[in-house]
Amino acid sequence: MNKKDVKVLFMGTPEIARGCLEQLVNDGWNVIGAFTREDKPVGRKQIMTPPPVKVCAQEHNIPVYQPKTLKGEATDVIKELAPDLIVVVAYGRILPKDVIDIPQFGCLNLHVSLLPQYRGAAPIQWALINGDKQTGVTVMHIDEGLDTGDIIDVLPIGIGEDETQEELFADVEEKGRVFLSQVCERVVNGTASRTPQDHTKATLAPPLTKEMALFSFDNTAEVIHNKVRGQNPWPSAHFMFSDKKIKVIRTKKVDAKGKPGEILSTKPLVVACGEGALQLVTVQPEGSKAMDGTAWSLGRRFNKGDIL
RNA sequence: CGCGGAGUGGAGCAGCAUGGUAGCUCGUCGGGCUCAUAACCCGAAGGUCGUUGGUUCAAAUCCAGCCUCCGCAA
Repeated sequence: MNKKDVKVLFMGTPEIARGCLEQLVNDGWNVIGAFTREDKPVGRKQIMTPPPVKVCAQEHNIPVYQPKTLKGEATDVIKELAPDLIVVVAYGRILPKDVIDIPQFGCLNLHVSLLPQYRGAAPIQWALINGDKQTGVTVMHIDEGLDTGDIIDVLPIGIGEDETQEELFADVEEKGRVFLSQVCERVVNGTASRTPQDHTKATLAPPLTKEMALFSFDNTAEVIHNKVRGQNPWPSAHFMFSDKKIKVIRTKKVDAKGKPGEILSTKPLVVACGEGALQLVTVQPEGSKAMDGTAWSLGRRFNKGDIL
């Protein structure tokens, strides 16, 4: 069956899903509709903002559906669309069995981890926080569980020492979108295999919370460094200084030691941790823009030996 | 009108309650020193103090409006 004859229904919400949708369209798949989450108010002004997938779909004149739930009425809509294949990327909703059973080629899902590791909402973030050297994307058949379906294929992706959530996401999107389209092709051709997950090895990657973003210099440099890059740009690792929240955007591990929180150098700004030390490369004090760590230290008139 | 912080040479800040000489650290440029350094010494350039109006002999500073940036909340 030719790609352009396969009716594909796409479901996804954030940036990485937008990339995948664009890839499918560019590769010539017949994308007949895009399901995405509702517009939501964003920012100080609470401006209603459409998810990236909606914007992309509209650019390509693909009908957009934003139901609150896939149950009931929405299921009927999908039945009427009669897709041959449903592709889900970070949609943010569980598909009911009635929907999973509709397309002849099934429902595929791109998940940004090497399943069965990091099932759930924030796999990339957790891989970084745990200091993993490798992550990847998995394309699998959706079942009724949370990222528990049979695996079709995986693509490992390396993680750089100082890579941040934002950078890794970009890299994964770039590689994953192409991979996804290729795997879809194999599924349609009937050349794809499917392997059940080893559920005993499953781990969970729950959503990050703001509470966990606060850190103290008592932790090791390694732990803090991984938190910083895994939580950038959200929820943003930070510490408190004179009642102000200081977000730490970027750090670099430095070979030095001192009392936790002690400033070992002001230019550049190097702070001792529970073990090792970190250069605060970029910070953002509450109320200010992100700035060079050294600039912050100059403005605050820190001295060597001060404790943060 | 959700709460709050902030706009001062290229960067980060101080100065503002008690109006009257544009300050600090860094960077830049020139020169010097050193085996060497995100080091040190000497010198220089660079600012309509976000914007508009008001008060005043005099406004970065007091008053009013506007613009922009940011943290929180959602």
